[in-house]
Amino acid sequence: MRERPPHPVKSVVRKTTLAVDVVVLSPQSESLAALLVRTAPGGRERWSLPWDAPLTGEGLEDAAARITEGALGAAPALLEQVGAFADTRRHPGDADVSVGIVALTPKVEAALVAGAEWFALSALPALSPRHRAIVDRATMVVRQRVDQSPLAFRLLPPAFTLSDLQGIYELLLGRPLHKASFRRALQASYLVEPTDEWRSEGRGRPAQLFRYAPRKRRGARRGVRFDLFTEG
Amino acid sequence: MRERPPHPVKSVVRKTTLAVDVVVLSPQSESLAALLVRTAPGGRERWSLPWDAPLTGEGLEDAAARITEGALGAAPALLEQVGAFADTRRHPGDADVSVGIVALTPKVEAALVAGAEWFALSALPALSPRHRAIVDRATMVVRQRVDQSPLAFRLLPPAFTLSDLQGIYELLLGRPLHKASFRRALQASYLVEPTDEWRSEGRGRPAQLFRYAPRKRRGARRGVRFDLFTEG
DNA sequence: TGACATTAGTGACGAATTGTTACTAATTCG
DNA sequence: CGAATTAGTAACAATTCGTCACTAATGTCA
Repeated sequence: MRERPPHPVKSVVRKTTLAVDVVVLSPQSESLAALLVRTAPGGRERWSLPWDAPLTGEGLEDAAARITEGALGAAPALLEQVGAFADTRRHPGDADVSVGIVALTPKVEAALVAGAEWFALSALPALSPRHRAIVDRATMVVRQRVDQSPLAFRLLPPAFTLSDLQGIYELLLGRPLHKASFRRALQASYLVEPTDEWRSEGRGRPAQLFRYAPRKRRGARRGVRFDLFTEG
Repeated sequence: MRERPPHPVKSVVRKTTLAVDVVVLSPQSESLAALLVRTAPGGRERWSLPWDAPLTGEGLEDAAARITEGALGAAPALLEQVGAFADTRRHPGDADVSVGIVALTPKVEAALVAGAEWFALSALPALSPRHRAIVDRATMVVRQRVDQSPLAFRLLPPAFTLSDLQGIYELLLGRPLHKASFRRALQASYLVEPTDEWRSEGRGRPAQLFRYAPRKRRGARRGVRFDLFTEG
């Protein structure tokens, strides 16, 4: 016994099993979809989030990137932690601790890895209780951080129309936005810049393509918002 | 070998050591302070965050509450996860994985547990690299969530003056706020209600005491904010 | 006792932002 | 060609926000 700190008692540390559970989200035909993988026949549920234990020396986000690639066949555009879960809710691999990570990717055309499938968030199949909690938390976190993090842009390809972008925001916020207001606010934010390409989507006027190119805004700090906990 | 799922390979799961590291924050003479505990003589640093491994069957937040009580001598007013850390930065107990949790508490008059002391965030002593990262993340998270979570109210006693509240917001946001605007926005938010008590702080006009009592606001949803990543 | 410093709290006005309507522009479809 | 459809914008009304200037209630100190 080499040390005896007054408070943290090292000897209490037990070994636990750790899992990284990834909620891969992508816009899929007018709604958000999560990527699930088929489980082995023996399990209680037929589907689960893609997950794995981190490899030796592998960071949590690195593990999440690897896991995402294993199910999606491509690297995600953005990864963000949504929380650690260590309660008694059952994990498909019986991990003691789960780190939930949300991965965002634009609509993917390429074929998925075998055994993986997209499910609309509103129509998920049965999942283990732990995975269900992680999905719920992930969607909450994503909704909460839309206006503080470039989440919306990671659900779109590098070049997109302003209508595409507005559609993503409406998807994430769950309510319609006014076109003129949306564009004015976006203009003022210096987050996008026009390219010289245009996209013609069949009928209607062609739309100009923009790219995400945030420029530093002059430090015009506003007052407090008190946007808090309205839904309590 | 009972099962062979296509993707999550159960056999990969290794055992890891898990720590819950708590950043206890409180307003202390015009700035935010964190609670540190003295480490054993053998360690590389003299101070560390209060931490411990969760007990068997104990949730992460429960562990954080217990750890906080062990250093502060009282229960925290609010706990919030700030992230999981599994990189190679050194932890004082050499835990493989840390779950960082921020605990908020009003200014405490009662004596701390022996070996614990408050340090202003701007004047922290040397900490292990892992703990340093957790503190940094905790302050970032707190600043980021002030206007989405009743954080500010958990740094104040149940009854407080509006000037007290404004002071906390200024502490958390790191900039001065205009009195009239602050009060108008607060009024509109239906977050506080007046009590019939008044506090005389020595000089100046006595201030009315308020309590945190959020009422549901009529669903007046606003447009998008694009308050994103200005500081990038 | 009476001026003055100090903190609390509010009314009001101009500036800025936001919500909305209504328009113009460019394309496909029949 | 005209109708339908989608993109993009000008302009005005309504609301919100930043600020100034004030009133109110206390303690301090000559």
